[in-house]
Amino acid sequence: MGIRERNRRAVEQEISEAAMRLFVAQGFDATTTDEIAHAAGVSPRSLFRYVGTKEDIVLGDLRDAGQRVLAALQARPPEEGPWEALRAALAVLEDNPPDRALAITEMFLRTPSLRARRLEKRLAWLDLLVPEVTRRLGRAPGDVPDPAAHAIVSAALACLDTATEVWARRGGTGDVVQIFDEALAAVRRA
Amino acid sequence: MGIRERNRRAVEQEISEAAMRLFVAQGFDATTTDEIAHAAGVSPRSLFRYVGTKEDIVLGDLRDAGQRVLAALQARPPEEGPWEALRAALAVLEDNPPDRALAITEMFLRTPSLRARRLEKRLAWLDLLVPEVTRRLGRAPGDVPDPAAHAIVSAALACLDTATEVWARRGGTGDVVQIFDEALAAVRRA
DNA sequence: GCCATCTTGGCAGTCACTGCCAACTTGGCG
DNA sequence: CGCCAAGTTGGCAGTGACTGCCAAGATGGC
Repeated sequence: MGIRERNRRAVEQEISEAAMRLFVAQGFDATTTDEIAHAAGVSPRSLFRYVGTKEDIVLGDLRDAGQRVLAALQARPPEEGPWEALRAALAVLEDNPPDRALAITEMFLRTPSLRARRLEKRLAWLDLLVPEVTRRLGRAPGDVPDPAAHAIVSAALACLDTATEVWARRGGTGDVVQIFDEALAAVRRA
Repeated sequence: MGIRERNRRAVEQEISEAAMRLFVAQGFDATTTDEIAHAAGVSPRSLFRYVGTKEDIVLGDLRDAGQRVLAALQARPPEEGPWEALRAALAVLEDNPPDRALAITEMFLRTPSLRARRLEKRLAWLDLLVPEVTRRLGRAPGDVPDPAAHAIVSAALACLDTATEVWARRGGTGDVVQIFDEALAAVRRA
């Protein structure tokens, strides 16, 4: 990794931290990109050479997270059922609850534009995960997604959302994975 | 209904139709709000007295739709299980496939900002429907949503999304409700 | 017919973002 | 070491979705 790449990472880090500080302090909508740029020590113009959108500053790692989930899913034993595999794959996300996880999740729930973008990034996971689940169901992959596989992945993600929201609304007490399991159980039993 | 209200409805109608014509013709992002205003015969400033956001022109009736679903859900017999009740309630949405349903759905799928907003409006349905399902599950309503009820409603909505997307990706052939049932069956069986 | 009450349209402003360009760094190469 | 190609930066101007404000016009009840 050259010095250039190293510098890029450092600036990205700086932007992310400065932005998060401002977001938590004054709220997402009340923080302008100019403020963030200034606080991070770059010009407003350069800020957008590092981040695609204001929302991406918060949601940036969600794309990587999708890849992590896919990798975890592919690593599950092939004979495992789709639900068990998805449950295990999605649980890897909740391994790393940073200090500010609650504050950030609450910001997600409170800020409509963030909620929307977050959902949209989640949607991209579908395209990632559906092929693998289609394979596990023993169905043929195709141009149009398999309805069963698509539904199962969507429902599993919905359960994860449920778990995250309930966890945050409970003030961050309790275990996300446990609520996730509860949600999965409710869907599969009811 | 006074003449004022009547006029308001007429202008709303005009805006909606003009906008849809432009959206279908040139795409959502390529159409400016000034164009829409001009085509609808109002000033750019007044356009935003009728619609909240550009996306709302397309998604405007989604809020009412949520209320329709809730009403349909409440009308289901109380002894019916949550899944059956939700299935029936959500099916009312697909009764009215307008001519341009396919074009509009494809526009949804193609336009990120629309997808995001649509998902967000869907999210609002959750708050609407969860209390009713909580009641059906025989659980106590509370400040924090019941995880089971929340998960079931989320999953049912996810199935509806699956059905809509698969239907559109198949070129609008086939029956949305049938795909919806297929999705529900996959989730509950797998 | 008149006045209080909308409603409208234009103007100016904000904010997220983008293309363009000129100045500046940088890293490799002779 | 010095120079050149290539990447990076910051400012400027512009676009597009909105918003507050205000003055002018339409409206509807009395």
